[in-house]
Amino acid sequence: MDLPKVFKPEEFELEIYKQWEASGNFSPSKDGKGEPFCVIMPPPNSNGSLHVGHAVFVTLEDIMVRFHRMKGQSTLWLPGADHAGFETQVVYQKKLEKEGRNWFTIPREELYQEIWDFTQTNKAVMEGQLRRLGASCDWSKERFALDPGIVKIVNQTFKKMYDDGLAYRGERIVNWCVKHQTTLSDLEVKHEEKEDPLYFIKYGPITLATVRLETKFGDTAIAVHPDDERYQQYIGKEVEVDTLIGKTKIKVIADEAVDPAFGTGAVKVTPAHDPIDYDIWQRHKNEIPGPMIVIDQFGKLDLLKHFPDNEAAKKYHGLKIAEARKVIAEDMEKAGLMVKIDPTYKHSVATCYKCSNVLEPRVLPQWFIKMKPLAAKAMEAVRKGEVKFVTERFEKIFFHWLENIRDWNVSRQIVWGIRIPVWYKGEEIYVGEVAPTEEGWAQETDVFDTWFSSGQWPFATLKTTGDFEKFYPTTVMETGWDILFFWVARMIMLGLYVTGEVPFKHVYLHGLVRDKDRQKMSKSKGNVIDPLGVVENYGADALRMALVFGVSAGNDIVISEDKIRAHRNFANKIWNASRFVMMNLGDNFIPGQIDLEKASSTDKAILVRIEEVGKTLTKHLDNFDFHLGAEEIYQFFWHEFCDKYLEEIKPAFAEGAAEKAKVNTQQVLFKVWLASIKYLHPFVPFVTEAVYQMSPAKQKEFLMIEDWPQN
RNA sequence: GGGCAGUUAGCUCAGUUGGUUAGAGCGAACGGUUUACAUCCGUUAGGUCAUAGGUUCGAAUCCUAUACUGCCAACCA
Repeated sequence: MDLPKVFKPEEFELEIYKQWEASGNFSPSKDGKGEPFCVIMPPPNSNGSLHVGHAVFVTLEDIMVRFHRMKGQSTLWLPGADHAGFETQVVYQKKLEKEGRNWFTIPREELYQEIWDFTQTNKAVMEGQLRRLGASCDWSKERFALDPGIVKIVNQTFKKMYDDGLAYRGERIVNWCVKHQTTLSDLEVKHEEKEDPLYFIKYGPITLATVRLETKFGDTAIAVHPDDERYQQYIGKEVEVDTLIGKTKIKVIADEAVDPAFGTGAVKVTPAHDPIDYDIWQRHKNEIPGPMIVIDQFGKLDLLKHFPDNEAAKKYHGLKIAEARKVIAEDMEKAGLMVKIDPTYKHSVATCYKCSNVLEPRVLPQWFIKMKPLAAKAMEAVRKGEVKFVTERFEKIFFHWLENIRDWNVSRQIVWGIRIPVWYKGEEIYVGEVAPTEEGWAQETDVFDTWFSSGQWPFATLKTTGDFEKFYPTTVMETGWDILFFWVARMIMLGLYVTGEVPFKHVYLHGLVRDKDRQKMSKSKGNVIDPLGVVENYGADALRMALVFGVSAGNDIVISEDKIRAHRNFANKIWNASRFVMMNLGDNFIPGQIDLEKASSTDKAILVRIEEVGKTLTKHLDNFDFHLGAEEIYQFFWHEFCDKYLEEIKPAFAEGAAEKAKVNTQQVLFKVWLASIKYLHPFVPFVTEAVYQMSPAKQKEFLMIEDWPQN
């Protein structure tokens, strides 16, 4: 036996993975013991390469999958990639900007094709990276979110929802990102605390406070609280207002939503450009005019449509919001309409979660999904225990969100995605899987929110691979808690709606990866750990072990180079201990019976311990306590098996030791060693497979398909 | 105003139905060239488990309050 003293991952990992994959053992076995086990991989976005967060899910899911596969269950881990509509659009838009090209001037089909190629390139890179991390998923069943089969199912679902009255087209005030030229769902809005001047301005006899001076031309009312004594005389009446572009009459209405304690207790109502004002108008439709759009999709004042012959309006027309606000403030000051300015007013502002620009609310026709009925079913399923969360506290968060859910805007004014399967002809609407055959129908140009299709991912993928009957509902959904609402909740709702069953029985949520100073990783901070770089330097096993060790479900994952190094050392320990074992077994060793009566007390003790450890480890893995399992086998292997047992049996292998006792100890040594590397395999698959392959007594083609020692 | 967590050794974190001297990794100190491994081995130091009450024979673990930290969700102009 001539093995190097140090384990060199790079010499083994690639080759071992190739052999595993070629062997076909990543595919589920035809006949399995017990329940089938299925994990649908959270499909990574095909717009970049893998980051350390992806390594977390690979590690956790691969541990589960390898464990259940070794237990003999028919096991499917289905990989995939997401088109990631808006996210990819943002990435690609940046790329185009760098190249000096303009997104909005490229024809739709051309752009789509370009992004398609872009995502396919990324997807191929990611597949290689997933392999590098050791993911034992079934590549033959990989799916992409825009595969025709998936798109067909997504469209069918939408049609069903339309027919059931759950999908509807509505004109509403929605979140509009001026930079990205699309609407966003409420979940994609980030509220940021900002400091802006609060202007106290005169509207005829009434003084009111506002931040958004520039929307004043779209005001259709003034609102006060019904009980506010200061304004009783005006309620229901019109007041004359100097608007800077003329004098006009505007009605004063009473609405409970107005807080008399804020500002002057009076607000201007601009239904077209403020969600609260929009709601106020909804309640007073008969009294006041509706939305009057004075800001266009690019965030510029658009006045000439409403005030075509107004010379004063020309001054403001076309100004951007920030500039308009400044100019209007100055002019109001000059006109004596400005009472005072509070320059340090703090309030929270809705911004785009990608570009942080302030969102401009707009009134647009969009497709919405009615959420209340879907949410009710999802909550019921969770209450009945059909879906269980690890850890349980996420259930509370889940309920809290679903109880307050509002309808979901699924329309996006972008190119990259599944085009909403709706056709219009005049006033008529057609919803279907494919275009109507007659002439004259034009398809909706909007595409679905990505999460509308990824929300169907578990059943959509399994239906297209033909595994639905066997593997749905799937066993576990493992993903980050940050997408609990975006994805997990939607999968439960849509899965229940379409299939009548929950998409998965367990939800395991992992946390965010942070650096050793607890900082969130970001490119700008320069503290990003590149998983592939770590794999190059320390091996995939070291990274995997570092990502589970001491990490409990739902909590953030702290990782540092020190920690990775420590587990690289552990992999090396496994390597060296195995070298030692093989050296002492010799090339001609044949596994055989252990004579328990003649066994030494040391041998007996270690046999008892490996059984206990196996039991505990199995229990932990069944309970999704991966960190406890990892620690159990780590401690046993390093500090009991290596530090103590191997040292204690050295005399038995010394020259002149009794041959019979030695033979018996060899059997014990082999048994305990083999059980250990089986137990370690889900965590550190490469080094354990490497030493198994070198073992003189390997009984199966691979360690990955060995039997989990049952107790 | 709301909801959910966290507060344990110098640092980062485990600790699953409450039970003997509270653990790990890294770091620190000291000592080891015995042929598996210096990516190693042995020994040691270090914590009133945020604070104050309560339940209990017994609490890091359950309850209440307080403080600090973090996160989520939010229609306050």
